[in-house]
Amino acid sequence: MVARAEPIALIEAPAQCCVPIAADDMSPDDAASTAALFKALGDPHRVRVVNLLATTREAVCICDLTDFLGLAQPTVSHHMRKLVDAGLLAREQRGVWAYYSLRPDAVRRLGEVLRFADGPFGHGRFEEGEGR
Amino acid sequence: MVARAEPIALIEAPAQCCVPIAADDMSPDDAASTAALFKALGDPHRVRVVNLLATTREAVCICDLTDFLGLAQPTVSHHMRKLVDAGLLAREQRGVWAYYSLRPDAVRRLGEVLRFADGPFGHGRFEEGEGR
DNA sequence: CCGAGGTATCGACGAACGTCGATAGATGTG
DNA sequence: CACATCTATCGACGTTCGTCGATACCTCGG
Repeated sequence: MVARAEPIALIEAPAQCCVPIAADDMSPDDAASTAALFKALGDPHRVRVVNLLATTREAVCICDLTDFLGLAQPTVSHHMRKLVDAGLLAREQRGVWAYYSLRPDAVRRLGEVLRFADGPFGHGRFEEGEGR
Repeated sequence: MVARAEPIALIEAPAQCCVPIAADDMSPDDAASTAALFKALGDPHRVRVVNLLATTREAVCICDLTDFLGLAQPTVSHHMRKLVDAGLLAREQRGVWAYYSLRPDAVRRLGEVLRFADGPFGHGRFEEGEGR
């Protein structure tokens, strides 16, 4: 029996992501982990799942998601893993069923990454005068 | 000659994106356009560019970005187009040079997509509640 | 302890993506 | 005008991604 991928039970949520997009000391690694989070939300089906969990505000059985998304069961499992790996969802086993729920703080934190201080930015047009 | 891709000058920023992640009436199309925005930020190099523009708060010449990113010139051009197509960046031609700048409102709006009302989220099972 | 049913992983496939060299288009200069 | 330079597009390549059928894993009920 060949070695398989890590069992999903061992998957841990990543550290408190992320550095603000306007941070003046963002490292390439910071950018990579930030991009990884956004990539998790870069699929329409995964956005729909997050939306469902955000409105439901309850854990949802993955067995209901195949109909909701109109995808095959392995595909749904694949998407859920992406979201759990990103730390945006939590997984809970209830008997035979797997329930997924949103991690509101993780979602909020990711949103705050895009919030930067107001400043000489809102002028709407390009600044004038720098040549070179 | 053969029909080429649309000239970049005609690219227009998309409509006011997007529906909040907690919207109870999010359509699959809404999810698709939201996912497209996040996908634009799903690449480390593009995150670095947005970070640079957010800290610089000025338009930046694409000629400086090849060194900044360590990528070939066509690759940089490719990434910038993705960001402009997503509506996150603006492009301005200054003589021979192409300057790109951030669209702060677009970035902020995307961040607000992930902001949903506080509520009975942290109660019960799953950790990380902190509902507040 | 065995069978039934829900779920994750495997393996494969086509599509999309990131990358670059070559090249075409655009703009300023002699 | 001819030329040099900057940038976008083209075409190609290898990698990653989304998808699904088959299958292994896991939990429960008999």
